[in-house]
Amino acid sequence: MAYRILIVDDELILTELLSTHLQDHGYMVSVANSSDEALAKLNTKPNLILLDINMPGMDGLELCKVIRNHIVCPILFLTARITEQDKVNGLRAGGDDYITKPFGLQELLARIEAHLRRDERNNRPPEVVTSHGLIINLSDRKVFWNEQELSFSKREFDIIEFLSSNPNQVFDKERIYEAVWGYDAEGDSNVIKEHIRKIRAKLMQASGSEYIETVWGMGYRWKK
Amino acid sequence: MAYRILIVDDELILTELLSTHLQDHGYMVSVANSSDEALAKLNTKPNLILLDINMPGMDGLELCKVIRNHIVCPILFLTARITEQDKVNGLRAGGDDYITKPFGLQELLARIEAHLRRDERNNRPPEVVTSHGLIINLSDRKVFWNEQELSFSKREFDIIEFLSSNPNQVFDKERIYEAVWGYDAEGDSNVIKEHIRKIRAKLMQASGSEYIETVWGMGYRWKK
DNA sequence: GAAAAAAGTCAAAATTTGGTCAAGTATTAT
DNA sequence: ATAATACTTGACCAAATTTTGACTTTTTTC
Repeated sequence: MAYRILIVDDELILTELLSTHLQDHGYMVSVANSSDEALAKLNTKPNLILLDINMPGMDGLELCKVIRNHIVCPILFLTARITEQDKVNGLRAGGDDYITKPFGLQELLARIEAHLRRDERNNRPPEVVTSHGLIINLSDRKVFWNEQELSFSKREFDIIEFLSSNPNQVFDKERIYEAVWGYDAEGDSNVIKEHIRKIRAKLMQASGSEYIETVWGMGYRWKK
Repeated sequence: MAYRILIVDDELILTELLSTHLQDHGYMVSVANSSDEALAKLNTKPNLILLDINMPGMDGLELCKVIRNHIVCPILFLTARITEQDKVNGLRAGGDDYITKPFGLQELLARIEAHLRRDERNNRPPEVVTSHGLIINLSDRKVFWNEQELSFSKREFDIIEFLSSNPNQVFDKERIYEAVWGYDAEGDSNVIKEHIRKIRAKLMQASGSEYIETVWGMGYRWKK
């Protein structure tokens, strides 16, 4: 089955060129010349996205974050310049790689293949969990609300990781304790209550919404 | 029925030792001293896998990913050192737990039991029970009448869960008490009556129909 | 039809649980 | 070593649930 690639760039000549080139190599290609168009074309469920950073209106970084709320697939940024800061911003936004313009088509193909191959292997849990505006990067152990990075301690993040990786499921305090502290650790339910409180306060302050729901008599659940 | 455990490690002495020890505790054990052997022995359909990370050829992490394509069961890594990065890698690869070498056999047994127990709990098949417009999601512990979510307390939901999972069967109050409160609990028939009343009121208000039928002198039955 | 048994109703008491706070202890960074 | 940060604990309060007991209604039995 052919892979689907979505190209997002406002330069018509470039998208046209890329499109034919990738089609020649067996990919199914969708083109979007604006961010809005890109969002509309997400329903093609691309296996990989090529994303220009500099675009009028919502730029590539913003768009990337929005996309991450919907689907998980490799996102490769196309960019004229690449500074350390760009890279950081891009990775935070949920991007996977950079290709500096002008780029060779061979290099582009190679990178695309590498990412698709890697993604193929991914039966692993997603490394980025998102809900609404919240981005939880499990491999970096970082949490973002839009631009802002929220800081959580180890235990706090462990709890967030556990709950958010199993959204909508209710876990009682013992189960959470077991998952975060270890199978045999002696648990005091107060500890969990307190950590949940801290987590909630931070999330609420930043986002203004509740992510952890209390199920009375049963435990807590991550709302998705 | 005895649980089946697959041990994968290239150290012959260790696998031999583990094997006899686990067998002594009632487990059926298969041993694989290489990744290839492990793959070949997946057809024994183990209930749990102990996996060494450091092995020649395909290492434990790679193997784990491959295994995950075939079967779902707890995978415990055996590893000499455990860093934060190891943990992340392991979890990504689909592992469930770590045991750091050298480890106590007691600890190993405890962890194995914990995982098997949890696996047991999570694998209850009929997740959603429906009758007419009513949807009872057992794993999320949520009840819906069409779009509308109905809220039930813990005991109420427990009773609904028990009755609706055994539709059309009549259970007397003692039997319900036993199922929901626990074996030995001292029962007062008033408690059940009262809970049934609350449940009925909520269901009736939302749906306009009776789901719990009284069988006079016998008990209650969930109408399907 | 009256008495007895079972089931239903209601409100109030008792209990459990969760949220919060403040202070103590442990761990980590400077 | 000191300061800062993270983690844990216990106490307290408020809220929600659970249980209780008295009372009413329905059903069965004689």
